[in-house]
Amino acid sequence: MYTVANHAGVSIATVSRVLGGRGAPVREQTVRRVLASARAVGYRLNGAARALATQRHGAIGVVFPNLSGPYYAGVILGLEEAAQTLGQSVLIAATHGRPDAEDLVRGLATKVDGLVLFGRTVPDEAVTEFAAAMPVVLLGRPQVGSASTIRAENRASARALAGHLLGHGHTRIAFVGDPASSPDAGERWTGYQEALRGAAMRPPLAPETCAFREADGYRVAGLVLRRKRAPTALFCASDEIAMGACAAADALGLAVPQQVAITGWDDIPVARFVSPALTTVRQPLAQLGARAAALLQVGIDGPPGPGEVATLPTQLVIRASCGCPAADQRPTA
Amino acid sequence: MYTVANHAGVSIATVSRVLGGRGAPVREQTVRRVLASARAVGYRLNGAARALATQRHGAIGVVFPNLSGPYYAGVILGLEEAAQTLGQSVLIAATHGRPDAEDLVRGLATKVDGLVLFGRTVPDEAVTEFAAAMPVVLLGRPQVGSASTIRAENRASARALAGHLLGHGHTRIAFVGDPASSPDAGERWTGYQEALRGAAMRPPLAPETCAFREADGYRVAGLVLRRKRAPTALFCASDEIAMGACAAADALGLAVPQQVAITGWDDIPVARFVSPALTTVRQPLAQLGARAAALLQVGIDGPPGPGEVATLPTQLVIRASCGCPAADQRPTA
DNA sequence: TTGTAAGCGTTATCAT
DNA sequence: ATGATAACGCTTACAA
Repeated sequence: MYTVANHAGVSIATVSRVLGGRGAPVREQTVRRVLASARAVGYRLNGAARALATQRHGAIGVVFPNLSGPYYAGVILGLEEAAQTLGQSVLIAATHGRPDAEDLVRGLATKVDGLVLFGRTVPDEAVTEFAAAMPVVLLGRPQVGSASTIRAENRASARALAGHLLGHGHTRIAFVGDPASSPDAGERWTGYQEALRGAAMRPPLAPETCAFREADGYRVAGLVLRRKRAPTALFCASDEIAMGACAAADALGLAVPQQVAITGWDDIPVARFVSPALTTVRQPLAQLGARAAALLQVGIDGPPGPGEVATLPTQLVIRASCGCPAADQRPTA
Repeated sequence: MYTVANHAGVSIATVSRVLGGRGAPVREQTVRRVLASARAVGYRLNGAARALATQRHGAIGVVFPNLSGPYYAGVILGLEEAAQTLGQSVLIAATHGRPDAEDLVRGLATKVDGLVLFGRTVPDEAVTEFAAAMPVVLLGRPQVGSASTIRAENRASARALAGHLLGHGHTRIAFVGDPASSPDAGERWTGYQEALRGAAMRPPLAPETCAFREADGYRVAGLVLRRKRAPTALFCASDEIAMGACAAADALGLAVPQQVAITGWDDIPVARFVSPALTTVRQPLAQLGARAAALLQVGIDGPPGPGEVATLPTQLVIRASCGCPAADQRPTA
């Protein structure tokens, strides 16, 4: 910066004012001179020094289990875009389910002004610890202490979706997924049970436990569909499970939806292009991320607040895999 | 830090040594005392101050167009994991095809020690500019100046895949994709043409231009398949295009692969679970990212070098959509 | 093994 | 509108 100042014949204060774009106004002629000098000497501001002086990293951190599947990528993309307009950079960290995730986040925390923590990444105690030090927003996870929480609605949609299946006349509907793996999945399981009970049916005592990947959906659905009194409908906790389940039905020679109805969750991009097109529930992924960024920003700018809880609505997407007539919903233009 | 030092009855130098984990060794008893004090006063290092003092941000930046589809997410995940083991944080920035991407990257550059730039994000001049200031690794993009480049092999695989289609007896094979959209796509188009010429056929003068999304694949394939002498095989530049194309064939009542063979590229997770299972080419996504991180690290640690070019091999994945017997390649366990 | 003190490159306050 | 200069919180010779 001194170099630029010399080159332009001004003080570093002035250089800072024009390059940093703040502080007292600078004469336009001077601005041009400084800009020219900066370019001439190939100068660029140092973010670290800047952060130290301003007491602001100008960055937020987001911690997620991994990036497989469209869910995290979608949310993070929305988060990144919102952060960008707020002038924040975003640092990412995947825990990969490691037990030392806490340390990872602790390290991250030294470089950011706020943290977005997805469910299933760090234990509650850790959340409390971080929330004490900086604004924290939780994503898809019950509120902890003073941290804010953003979630997508699950229970009512699950109830509606299971109700829809009931409306098709199914009496043996299995839930394929792992309610214990995340609060979101847990609520889908709850909503599903409520729908069955609402129809005076006894929901199964336990779900057909299944991780959120195609291969697991294929395996578990294969097992379930081979049983004596196999279910006639599969309520899958994610589109990926559902895709695997469809493949399993196919392999067993069962027609979907005529012999087995299958529904998913998420509305991944391919969902409408497979055959039969998948009935599912769409989550507002990008919005989830954008809200998280916005909420974090108020925590960063403002005083430490109480912590909000926001629940974003989801949308039932009825296509063909549930048994509805296959109105072609694919874009024709 | 002074607070901790007081609390522990030592100097800030000692605190730095134990908390920073470097410099001269510290007596174990002292270490414990400092650690305890730090916890007691709820102290955490300040990354900005640290970066300023060490002249190292301990972070790398990655710039990509967006996060839709599995490609970027896969590469970035591999990148992040490798960076983590190298002790680097990763900052992400999506350009969303904006023209002011350069400024975005310029801002990012003030906070990182190195940059990973995906193809189609910033112009060559900008790459040169950044490469002059810090290590830069290009991903899926021809080499520019002193920047290193990592790519996945495209041409030979495309030749092999098109050759495979030829082997099935197809004589009218269309290329669906946009060679101009990325160097990768361009090479696939080249390899495809080479294969046709190698079989003494005249490749079409132009590809069936199509963006990399299901909806576009659906639209373009629908148009192509409706033509008089419609192709009997579709060589799609991505799995997403292929999925859309399959749906289009389906909508037209054409059986895949009996009436139209369709191949993709990428081997996205659902590719093996759709019906028919997609014949495609698998790219080593995570490895691309990991290599980028590693290459960047040598640039950061070492002296400014000449810039390497690494091409990672891809793998032909023959399944059913090309017309091969549908050996069930789904996991059964 | 530990302490002292000089930076690291900005921003921001206070003069001018 | 611009200039001097004191922080900002840490690391790291150099001393002890």
